[in-house]
Amino acid sequence: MTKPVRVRFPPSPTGYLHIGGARTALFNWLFARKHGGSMILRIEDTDAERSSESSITGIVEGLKWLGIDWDEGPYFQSEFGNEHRTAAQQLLANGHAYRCFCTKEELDAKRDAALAAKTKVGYDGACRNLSEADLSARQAAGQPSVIRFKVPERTGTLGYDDVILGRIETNYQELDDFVIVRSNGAPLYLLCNVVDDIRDRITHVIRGQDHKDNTIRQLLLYEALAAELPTFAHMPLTLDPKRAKISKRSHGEIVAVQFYRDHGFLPWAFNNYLVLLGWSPGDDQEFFSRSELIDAFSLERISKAPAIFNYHKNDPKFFTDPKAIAINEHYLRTMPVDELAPLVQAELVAENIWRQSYEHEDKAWFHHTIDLIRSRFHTVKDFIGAGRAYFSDDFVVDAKPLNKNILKYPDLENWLPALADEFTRLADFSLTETERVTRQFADSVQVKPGVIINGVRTVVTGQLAGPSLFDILITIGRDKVIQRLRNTPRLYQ
RNA sequence: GUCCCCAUCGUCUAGUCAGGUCCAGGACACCGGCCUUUCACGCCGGCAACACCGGUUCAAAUCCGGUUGGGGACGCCA
Repeated sequence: MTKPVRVRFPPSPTGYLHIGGARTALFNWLFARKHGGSMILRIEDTDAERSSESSITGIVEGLKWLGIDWDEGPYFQSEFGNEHRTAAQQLLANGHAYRCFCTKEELDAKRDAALAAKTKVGYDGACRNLSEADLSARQAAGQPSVIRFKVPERTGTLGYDDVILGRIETNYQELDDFVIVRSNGAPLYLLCNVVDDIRDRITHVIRGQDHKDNTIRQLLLYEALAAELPTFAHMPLTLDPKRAKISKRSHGEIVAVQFYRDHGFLPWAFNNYLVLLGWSPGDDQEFFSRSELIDAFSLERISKAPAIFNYHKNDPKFFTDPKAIAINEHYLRTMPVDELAPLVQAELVAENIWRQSYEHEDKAWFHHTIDLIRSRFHTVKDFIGAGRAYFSDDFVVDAKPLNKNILKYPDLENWLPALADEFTRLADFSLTETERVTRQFADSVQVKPGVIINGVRTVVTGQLAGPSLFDILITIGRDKVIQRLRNTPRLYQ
C-alpha cells in the first residue's frame, strides 16, 4: 500500500498570481485529484519585507477563479518559525551546520571578484573549520553570524530521479556551504521549505525547473534531517516570445491571472490553455472537461522543454496568446447555454443593464439571445460590448459600419424610418414577414437588398457584423427595432 | 565565467525510452475555397519543422559523441 499522495502549492506572496504560478498550481492540483490525494496551499511568507496581505488575497482569489481548490491550508510558513529554528539548531548540534561570521560585504566582494575573474562563484568555506576558542570568542564579542549547512566531504555525485527530467546529478565538488539561517535568526527558504514539506508529509514536489539547483541542496537537508525524500518533478518554465522568464516586473498585467478574469476569459478555458503549455495527452485531444483532464493527466507526459507564452505587445488583433483566445472561443460557443448564462449575467449586472425578467419570464429569450450572438464573440466581455444592443438601448454605433453602411447612403435617413412604418403595419413580426417586407422595400426604392439590410443592422445593433438580420429583428423585438429605425436621422447629425 | 537542463512547423505539441509503419501527425495563427444579406461559426484545401556535424546500423527525428543555440541557477529572496 503506497502512501496517499500529498502535494502543495507554495507561492510567496510578493505579487499577484501569474501564469507560471497558476500553471504550477494546476499541475499539482491535477496530480492530487487524479490520485485521490491532497492539495495543500502554503503561503511562503518568511520574507516579511516583501510579503503583503493584498498579494495573499490576490493569489487566493486567482486560484478560486480558476477553480483550483485545496484540501488543507492556507498554511502560513511564518507561523512555523519555531520548527524552522529548531531544525537549524539540530543541524548545528549534530555537526551538519556551523556558524559563519563572514560579513555580507566580505562575501559580496568575494563574489564580485570571482565573477570578474570568471572563476567559480561560491562560498569558500572560510568559517567552516573555526576552532572552538575562535568560535566562542567571536560569539562572546557579539559578532553576528549566520548558520551555514556543511556540505559533506564526499567524492562522486549527488542526485535524484526526476519524474520529468530523469536522473539529475551534481558533483559534490560543485556544492558550497549554503546559508540556512540569517544573522537576525530568521531561517531561509531552503531550510523552511524542507521542514514544511516534511511536516506536511508532502509526497510529490512538483515545481518549476528554476528550483532544480535548490533541489540538489535540499537533498542534503532531507538526509541531515533523517527524513524520507519526496518524489521530485521539475516542470518546464514558461518563457516570453524572446525566451526570457516571465515576470510581473518585465511583463506587467498580461501575465497576471487576474487580467484574464477581468478580460472575460472562462476559467476552465484558461486552465485548458495552461495545461497545454508543457503537457499533452499523447493523442490529438485538446479540449478536456474537468474529469477528462484529471483522468488524462500524468507527470510523465510533461515536456522537458520550456514553453512560450506567445503574446505580442500591442498586437491589434490578439491581445494575448492566440491559442488562449482560440480555446476560450471554443468553450464560449460550445458550452451549454445555461452554464454560460450566469457569466453573462454577471457582466450585465456590472454594467447596470441586467433585468430581473431574464431570470424569469424572459429566461428563454435571454438564453436564445446568448446562443444567437456568441459565435462571433471572443470573451464574455463581448456580451456588453459588441452584444450590448441586445440588452440595452444605450449602445454605441461603431464608426466603421456608420460610415460604410449609413453615411455612405444619405437616403437611408428617410428610408429607414419609412421601413419602420412598414414594420408597424405587419400583422406578424416574423422571420419571413420581416424579410419579405425588407426586400420589397429595397425593391421599391430601387437599391440592392444589402444596402437596406446592412443599414438596418447597423442602426439596430451598432455593429458591422452580426447574425442574420431577420434573426436580429425578431430577437430585439418590433418596438425597439421601430424606435431605433426612426432614430436614424440622428446618425447624420 | 562555472554548474545543471533543454532542442520537431511562427507558436503549443505528437512521434524519441522499446530505430523501419514518419519524404514527420494534430492544434493555433496565416492563405485559399464552400456557405452567405454582413461578419463570424462550420466544412474543405494549402503553406510550414526533425538546429548543425560526425558516428553506430541494412535502416536514425528516434541511439552515441561533439558543435551551436536557448533557458535556469550561482542571494543573510522565495
